[in-house]
Amino acid sequence: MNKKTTIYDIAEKLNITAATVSRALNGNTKISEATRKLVNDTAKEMNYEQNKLALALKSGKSFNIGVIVPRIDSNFFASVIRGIEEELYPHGYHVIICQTHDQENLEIENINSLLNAQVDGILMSISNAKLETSEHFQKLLRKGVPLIFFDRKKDIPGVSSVTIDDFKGAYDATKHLINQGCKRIAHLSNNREMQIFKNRYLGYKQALIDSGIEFDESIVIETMSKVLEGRKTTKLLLNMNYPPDAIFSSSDFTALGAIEEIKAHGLKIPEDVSVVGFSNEPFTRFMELSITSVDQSPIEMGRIAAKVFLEEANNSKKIKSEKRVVLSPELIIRDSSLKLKN
Amino acid sequence: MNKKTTIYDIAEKLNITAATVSRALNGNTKISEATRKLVNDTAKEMNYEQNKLALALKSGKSFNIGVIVPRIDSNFFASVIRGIEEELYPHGYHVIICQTHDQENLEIENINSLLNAQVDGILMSISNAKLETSEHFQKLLRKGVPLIFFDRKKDIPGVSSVTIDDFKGAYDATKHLINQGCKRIAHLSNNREMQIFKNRYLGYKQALIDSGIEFDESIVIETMSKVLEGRKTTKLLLNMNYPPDAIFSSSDFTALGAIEEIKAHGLKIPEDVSVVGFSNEPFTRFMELSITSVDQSPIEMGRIAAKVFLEEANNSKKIKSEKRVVLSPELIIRDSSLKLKN
DNA sequence: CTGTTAGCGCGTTCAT
DNA sequence: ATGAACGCGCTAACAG
Repeated sequence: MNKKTTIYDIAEKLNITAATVSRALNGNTKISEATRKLVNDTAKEMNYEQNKLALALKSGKSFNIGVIVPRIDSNFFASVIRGIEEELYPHGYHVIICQTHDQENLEIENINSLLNAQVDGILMSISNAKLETSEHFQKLLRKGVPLIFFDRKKDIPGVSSVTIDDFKGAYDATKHLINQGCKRIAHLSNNREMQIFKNRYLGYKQALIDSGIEFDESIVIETMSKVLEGRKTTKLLLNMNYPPDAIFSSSDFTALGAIEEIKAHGLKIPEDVSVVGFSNEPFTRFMELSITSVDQSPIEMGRIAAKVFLEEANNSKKIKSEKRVVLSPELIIRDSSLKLKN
Repeated sequence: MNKKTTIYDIAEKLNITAATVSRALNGNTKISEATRKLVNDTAKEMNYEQNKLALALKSGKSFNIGVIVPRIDSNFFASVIRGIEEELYPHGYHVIICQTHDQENLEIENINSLLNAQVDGILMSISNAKLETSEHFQKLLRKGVPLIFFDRKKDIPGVSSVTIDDFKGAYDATKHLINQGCKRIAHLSNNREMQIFKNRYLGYKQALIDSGIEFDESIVIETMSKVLEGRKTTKLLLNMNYPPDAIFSSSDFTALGAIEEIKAHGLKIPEDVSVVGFSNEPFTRFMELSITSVDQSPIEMGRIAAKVFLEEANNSKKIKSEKRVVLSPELIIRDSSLKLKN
């Protein structure tokens, strides 16, 4: 375990000063070509490598950014992170991952922890919008650390965000069902204190209204994003006096549960009941009865969030202008809703 | 954007020395209760937070560890990372993510980059075992930076690893097919320069031999882990003069392709052809015709890899003992191979 | 118990 | 073009 060589080591060997070595290595102009070459050569020879930690302490930039997500083992978040990493790596940044498991206290803890680690910015998807305290976010703003929300955001002045147009995604999905001839479309919703679920709900509602279809609150049911929960809720719907002929789900997992339950009731998909999910999880494509879903282009979302961060980081802190990027979702039509083959 | 307060700020305010502040904050015993309380109170009051960067430079420990994977948006790797993060977070470590996209040069680059960032250890899954140069790994050893392989490893003296028993996983899967009455079992293999695929191949082979079934190299075909590739290879197999009545695939994706192709040929699963995959990807469970697969317990793998790292990190660098943990895989039997209902 | 000094490795004045 | 000195924020060694 040999000690790492520092600029002092190579300075000593060359009987010059560490400052000169530093200058030579960093391409400072005021240096003779001779010593530059000499320094570079011996640096290579001695396997010198810059200690970014010292640089970070000196410059105040760690070239680390923190990414906080509810959990990483979901295709959506993993893909966003992939996009972030790919965009940031060429710029010399490293990505630190934190998970909140939807626990607010962990979210706060993670932010503080990342702050102590002197990250240059934080990109995150909020775990829960219920709580009023945005104190931990304000803290970031005060410290001048760029904060960027993706997907699950909160409206805070001065904070940029990258989301998809959930309203449009839901609107398009519902319109599609209507165009396929569906007359009574149920909605498996989710905690509408989160903007994404609220907007999906509103998009669904508006599509109905625009098409002159009665909006019936009784067939809008909050359902946790789990297959089994989807089954349960669907069972309720199918046992109603006036059951739906289509289900628009705010989650692919509940959509899958819905499909299972519909089949269990001996009904046909899409003929008797059509189903549309949300997120375009990989499995929706793989199913024998493939599932129509709304794609959120997560990798792209990550890339853009990263770009927004880079802009803010290089903005030499002029005006704290916030940027709100809204990506357009794409409806991927598959078997579970395609009644009319053109 | 207020400057961060340092121990000097609070020392100045209290007319004491920064060293004393440091001691008070760190629970050093040789300090009066009075000043301790005073320091702690004013620290809180001034919103003091320790700069881990300075600590890292001083101590040589950054409390960051690097995780290198081919890509993060695969359920397996994402789950391993989840396990790592969850295990390490309570110990104060942060996890830095790097992707190689199976490019060897990126693998080397990532290691160097992480090294410059002074990570305390590297946990990784190798991208490609072809190349002979393990120079970048030796470098880590020389520097005394713990290196731990998970899943895709390389045998290097002094390097610990956490893997599953791929041989057993394949052996059990093949035995299961034999027990179901299958007589001619094909194998969708993959690049066998990687230990995991080599061992799966060997386990498959051994199970055949142990059961007195002829091993036929012509129905072992290397296939990239893609659905479409699985279809192509399966087409070849089904068009043979003596086609297989079962397929053991080293990947769930090729298994899925196989299933699609078998159905396209008008054959029934599992009656005509049984299929077993590997990895227990989420979709294998969700399919209407669920797919039998071998579970690798990725979260557990990540947790254990993290624990091995912690041991090495705290081992006060005595003997460079390597640890090779081999987890037992679990065969999850589902529709695609269950002919005999008990 | 507390202050003084020094150093982790680097870049950056200010001189020369 | 180069050297000397300093500071980033913190802890540890040595005094007292």
